[in-house]
Amino acid sequence: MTKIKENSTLNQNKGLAELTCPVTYVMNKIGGHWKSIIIYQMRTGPKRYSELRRAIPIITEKMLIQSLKQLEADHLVIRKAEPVVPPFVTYFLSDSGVELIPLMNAMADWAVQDNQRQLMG
Amino acid sequence: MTKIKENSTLNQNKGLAELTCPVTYVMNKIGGHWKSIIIYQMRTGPKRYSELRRAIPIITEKMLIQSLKQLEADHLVIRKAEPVVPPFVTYFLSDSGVELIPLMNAMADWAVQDNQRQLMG
DNA sequence: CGGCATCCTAGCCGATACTG
DNA sequence: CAGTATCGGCTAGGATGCCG
Repeated sequence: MTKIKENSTLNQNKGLAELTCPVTYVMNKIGGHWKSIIIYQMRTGPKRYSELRRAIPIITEKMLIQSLKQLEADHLVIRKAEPVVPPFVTYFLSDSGVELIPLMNAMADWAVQDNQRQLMG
Repeated sequence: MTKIKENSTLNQNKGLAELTCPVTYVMNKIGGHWKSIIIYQMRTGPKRYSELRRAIPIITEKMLIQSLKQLEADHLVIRKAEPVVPPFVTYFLSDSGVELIPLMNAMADWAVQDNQRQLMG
């Protein structure tokens, strides 16, 4: 069985746009429905797989692991597995990932302000 | 036309996630493949429809107009149509949209740094 | 010029079952 | 505990053609 699966988002389409638009570059890495949430959850430090599942109850196992793999392939998240029984796996932000935290906070601030605006008409 | 889609529990859960995660709130507004690019292109001022098409050559007409409509519905972009022949339509950022520009710039900065990091290993 | 409607496909995503 | 494998529905999004 050939494993054609490419986890990184970079080799998919829109490579050209990515070169000319840095915002697209970012969106291709954290633009999915789940990846930004996951990064946001890891802002406070390393998290176990089960911790992430509990922190984001509505995500399915498949989407969580898929997103984590993509984030790992894009070098935003690092996976550390201890060879013990039962397995002990933690995920934490890489240097690049950590640099995203201020951005996430800025997004969160904007979200609050935007919500205010909408409520006030 | 049968509309199978009714009120889905899943969609309600997504709404819940939006309330508890401000980052998700943001991603739901600018997280698509195109919307952030469009906003980024409008950072320098109002743009005509045809200008946007030329600025983002790889986007299809459908996606451009669809994204613009969503952005308009989310009050990030304002559409101004002059009732002349031929039509003259401009799009520009709302107050909330303008507040996104610093975020976009921060994303652009991060993209450059992240790219550097990947190249250096 | 600035759209909208339709058809169609790739792949995202959820559900379920199984593994080391 | 931390995953993998597979089926299948849904929808995002491309191609094409038409309209005020």
